[in-house]
Amino acid sequence: MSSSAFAYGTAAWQHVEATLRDVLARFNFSEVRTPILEPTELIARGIGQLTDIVSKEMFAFTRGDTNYVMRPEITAPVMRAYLQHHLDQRGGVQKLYYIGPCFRAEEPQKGRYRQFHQFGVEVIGSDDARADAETIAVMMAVYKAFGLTNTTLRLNTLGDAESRPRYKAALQAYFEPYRQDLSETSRTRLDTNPLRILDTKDERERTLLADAPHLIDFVDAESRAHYEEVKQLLNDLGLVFVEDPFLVRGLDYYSRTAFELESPDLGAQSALGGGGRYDLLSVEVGSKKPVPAVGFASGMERLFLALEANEVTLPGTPSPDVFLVALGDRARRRVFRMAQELRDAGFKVALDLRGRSMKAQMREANRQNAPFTIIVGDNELEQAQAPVKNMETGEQTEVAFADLRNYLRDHVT
RNA sequence: GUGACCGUAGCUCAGGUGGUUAGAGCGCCAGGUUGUGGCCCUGGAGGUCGGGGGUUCAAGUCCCCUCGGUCACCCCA
Repeated sequence: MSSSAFAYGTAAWQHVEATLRDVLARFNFSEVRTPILEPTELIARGIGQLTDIVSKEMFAFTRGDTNYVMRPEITAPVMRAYLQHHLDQRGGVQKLYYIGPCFRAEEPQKGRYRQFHQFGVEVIGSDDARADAETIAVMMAVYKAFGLTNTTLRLNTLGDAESRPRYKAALQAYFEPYRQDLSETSRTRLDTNPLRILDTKDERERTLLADAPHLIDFVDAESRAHYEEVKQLLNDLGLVFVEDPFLVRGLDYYSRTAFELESPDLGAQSALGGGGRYDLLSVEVGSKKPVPAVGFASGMERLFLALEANEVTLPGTPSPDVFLVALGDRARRRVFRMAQELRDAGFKVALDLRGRSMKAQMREANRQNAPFTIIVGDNELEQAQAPVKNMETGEQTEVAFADLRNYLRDHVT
């Protein structure tokens, strides 16, 4: 099995993570790390039994009398951790973020992998519209930090716990006369989960959607007021969004605000990230009292795809400060020790480990983009000094072994 | 789970209708420069043609099975 994380290179990966952490820190989020294995029950209850993720995409196994899953997402685990470790007792709103692997047993394709990585935030303990707006703002800030601005932010409200059943009933009433025109999957969904028909890609079904009832018309007054406030706050921040009356999310725990960030550069899996408010999740996973919360989740691999498409340059393999070239067995022995001495002094030092020719060592130094080489052979051992070669200019300076660290300190940038 | 396409050197790929020693570019190694990289020239190493079975005088090429990959459906990060 290949790894998408591997494909982009560790240096690029670390750079992207560092940028992420920097943005998240500016919004005053702190990192949480939760286990990869979670009880199946938590995930199933949190995300919803009827969702695709739970019903067919989980890597799950049983050991003893416990059922485990490799986490397919990280919101439910974070909520579990919040409750289990009594984070509410810390007082105030908990602003948490995560970066880590997730697992879904799907057919892999572009932007969709069995093991993938999500980053995201959870703002737990506030039902204020500003929590929603800040969640969206930090998500947008992340992509802006990478220079990704050709994105579309879509926004909708799902209403409260009662709104959805009302809307569901209305949708069923609307589609029932067209039952014969629907695809087979849409027909079963009409009975089980009609909201899922809304994001169909089937052309015929999409034309039917044009006259379908809008969720917003079935949403309770309080949720509508909340939605208006979120939109106002986003406008205040100058964040551009489009309202999408058919935006529903695939996880059951969402209520009120729902949003998705799309990129044209990702292929069929066009969502960079998405999220929303999930005031109902805490009770679903065992809390006695409801804990209002809002968050988003994004795909690291999709971020990389977008960066690639927008030709954002990421750091490659790091270069050493100096490459030590050795000629002959005695020199090799001395140089091996010299490497240690220079490393102790804080320099990044590379050297040949295969006993190769000088030419090969020089070529290797060049390939590794070492700015300096130090060439050591029998003569140098006699004199206890060696030429330090500037690989860009080709100039060489004789430096006593004892002065090498000072010389490098003054010349390595 | 369904469908389409693809698996040939380390990498990217070429190899009409089966035909004898399977090629290129890049990379790698060496020499040209008896202790100096990048550019150039010359040479070299490196291949169970994804795997198994079959058809045939003969299979990288045709057939069957199988494994893997890519993309799409679906779903979502």
